Amino acid sequence: MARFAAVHEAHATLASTRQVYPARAHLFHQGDIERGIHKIVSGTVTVYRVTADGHRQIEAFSGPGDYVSLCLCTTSPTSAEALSRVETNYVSREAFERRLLQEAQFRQTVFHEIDKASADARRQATLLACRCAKERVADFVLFLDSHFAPEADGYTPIRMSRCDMADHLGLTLETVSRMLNQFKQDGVIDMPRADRFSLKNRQYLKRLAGQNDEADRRHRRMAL
Amino acid sequence: MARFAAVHEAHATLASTRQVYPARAHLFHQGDIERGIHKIVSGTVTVYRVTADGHRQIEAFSGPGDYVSLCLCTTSPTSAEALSRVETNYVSREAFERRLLQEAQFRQTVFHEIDKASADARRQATLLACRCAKERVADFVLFLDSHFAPEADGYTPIRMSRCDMADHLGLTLETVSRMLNQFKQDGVIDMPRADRFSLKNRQYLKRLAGQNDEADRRHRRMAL
DNA sequence: CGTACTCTTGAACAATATCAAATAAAGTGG
DNA sequence: CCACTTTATTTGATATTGTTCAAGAGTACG
Repeated sequence: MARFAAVHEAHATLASTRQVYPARAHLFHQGDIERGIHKIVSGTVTVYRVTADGHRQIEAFSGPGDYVSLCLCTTSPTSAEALSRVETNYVSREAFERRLLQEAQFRQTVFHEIDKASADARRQATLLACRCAKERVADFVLFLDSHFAPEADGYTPIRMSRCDMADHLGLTLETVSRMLNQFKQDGVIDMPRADRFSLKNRQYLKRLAGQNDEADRRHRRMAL
Repeated sequence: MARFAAVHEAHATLASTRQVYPARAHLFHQGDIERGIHKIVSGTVTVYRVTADGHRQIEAFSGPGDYVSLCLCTTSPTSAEALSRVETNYVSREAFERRLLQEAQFRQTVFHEIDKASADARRQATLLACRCAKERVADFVLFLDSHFAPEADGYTPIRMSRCDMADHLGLTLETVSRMLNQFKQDGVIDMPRADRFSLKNRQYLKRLAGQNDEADRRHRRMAL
């Protein structure tokens, strides 16, 4: 299996460096100590953990603008793997801590990012606790549609495998495949190939996923 | 249904006031705006949300020392209900925000608390995604054992109903009951009554819950 | 005591996992 | 560019787990 080296373009005067990873490369591994912080510039990253009994739980598919597995513990609770070519802005742990102490504006941003990550995790827990397979996949299709731009052919690309989706949704890859093809049969999505789709009936999926239109209002967040 | 009024013991010079709630009273409701922050002094609180389709998801059973549903959004994403008589230290939203801006020490504490809440939520998501009913209940029994002190009779009290446990673990109350009684049959727990138990074989439950002994090391957290 | 809960237990049912095979797509080396 | 190999996806048949429905047993409370 080939090994990849990240390309470092260090700017002597800047705390953050640009890093580039090819598809399938790891940004870091579960258990890494004193790792720094990545903010994605381009590409998609899977953030996952492997449990004691060998199950893989994908916590997030992160994209441009997202911090990867942002948390305060210095030992990484997760691994992060590039799904495609990925560029990140990387800050060493040391520089990150220094900035947190010194810059109020940065501190506020990180504060809110961690709060958002927390809200996402709670949302995911609710999804896993309360919703059936069809509803989970519906929710995920809506996520794909809203987070990935359509390509030239008009179809939204599906960059992760059925297994990746399954490990994120707490299902098996067969069940994910069945639900997607059921949506296809029912004309809810157009999926000419397994790796691309286009939404035909958003309303139907939103109803399944339990997203009401009125539940879309914004919440004020604290000024800090 | 009776309504309860919280007892306010305001100290004019202090930002925080002591509040007392009887069992079954709500500290606040999902959707409340500009609500303040509670830190539990004594008693147990269930933090839950109700989804659009009416499912109740219990996010946490919080006890002394815990902040109740600490997050930065001012509209409460959850409701909080007292399981027993509960005392809290309450700070208004306004005072909370002021303290956050002014006191570095307090800010750090809150920062870490939110980070911890985030880690808990991710842990819960992993539990729901990867573990079967028996393993989830095993994990919960260990939680009960470690968070609630035994009473005079030597048994650890179970303060929540089977339904509460079910809504926390993503199961039905019947399944929870079956698993608990299976543990009882197998001599893993001693449960003379439905509302108290004592652990007989911790090792067995730890193995089920996927808790290795070596996974117990502490992680360094950032100084901030 | 009797009424109302909550908990337990059983049986039938439904959803999803598991196992296995067939198909499709994507690399690989000539 | 084409056969060949490998990997991912789809689909079907069966097994398992947990839910649902229903009834009975404790327990609490007036």
